[in-house]
Amino acid sequence: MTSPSTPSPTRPTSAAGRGTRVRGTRQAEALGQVLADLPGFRSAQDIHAELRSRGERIGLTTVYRQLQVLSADGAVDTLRDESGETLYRRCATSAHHHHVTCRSCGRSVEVEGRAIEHWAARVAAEAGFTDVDHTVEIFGRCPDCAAEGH
Amino acid sequence: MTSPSTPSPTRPTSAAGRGTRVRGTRQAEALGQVLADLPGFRSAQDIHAELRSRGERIGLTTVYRQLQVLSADGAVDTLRDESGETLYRRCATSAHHHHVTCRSCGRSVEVEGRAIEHWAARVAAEAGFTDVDHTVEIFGRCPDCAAEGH
DNA sequence: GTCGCAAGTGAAAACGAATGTCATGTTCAC
DNA sequence: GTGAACATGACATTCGTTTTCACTTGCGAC
Repeated sequence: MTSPSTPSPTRPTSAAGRGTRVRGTRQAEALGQVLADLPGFRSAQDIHAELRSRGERIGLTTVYRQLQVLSADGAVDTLRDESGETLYRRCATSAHHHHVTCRSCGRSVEVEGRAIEHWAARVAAEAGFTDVDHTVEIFGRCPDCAAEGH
Repeated sequence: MTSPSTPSPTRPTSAAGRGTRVRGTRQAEALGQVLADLPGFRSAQDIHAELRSRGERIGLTTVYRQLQVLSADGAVDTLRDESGETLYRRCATSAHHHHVTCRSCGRSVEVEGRAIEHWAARVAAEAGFTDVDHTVEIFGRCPDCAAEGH
């Protein structure tokens, strides 16, 4: 939100020493920066628009591709909103967790529900299912959006 | 595709005084029949293909439209698979529940998790979110598909 | 510094699910 | 039986996402 301090973030000094596969390109760097700045889940097209509005010259294809790589790498979380669009967010932890997401501004809160994991594993096992995975997403209206009547 | 008990609920002779908009058309009848026969979640296109393979003359548009109406009516449940496609299934109960779904054959088991509802409501409230909704889906491999190596 | 090449990029085209359009067909009330 | 409202479906359109492929760029070798 209030991020007026944007001096020169696109400085590929040497901070790219993460587990990311991405090579040190200006686009990848800028994308990482935007992901770090945005507080909630955003669509690829949103992120692309944000990059463009910051003056970055980057193609939509690259945004999709990078997000795909980052997602496979576990560096960003993905979820699908009600309309089927895929939303992305860099999460603080790479451990398994879920989100409470605002359906109007995309802001999200990470929640950890050990109970849910157990429940999911149990009911799947009871049904005889193996190789089990689950998705749990909670959508709602965040306090700010509720206050503004969104 | 074992369809042992196939009652005839889709007989909107005069029982159409419900909230259902579906008029007694041949297509709606056939669609209801297919939904009753299919054991798991299937895509609209699957259902359309199944109808066609049964010799029904029905358009894809109609399938989508009917499924939409049935879904809004609570007569079928919907979920999105990993690829983003929407899947449909007629469920036994119209009460709120979740599913364990086989990711290769679409077969599903209904599970009721009161604990999940409470958990979702609680974590959302703790985050200050209102107007809360949630999705919980469990994907896995059903015993049959596991046995066949799918 | 410059050369070379693989990896990255991106505009445009392709793709696919889903929805809109509208002329035609069908059902139900009368 | 008749008519009008509603359902149908072939086709067009929308929209998010992926693929294609020619071009650019980072980076190690020289």
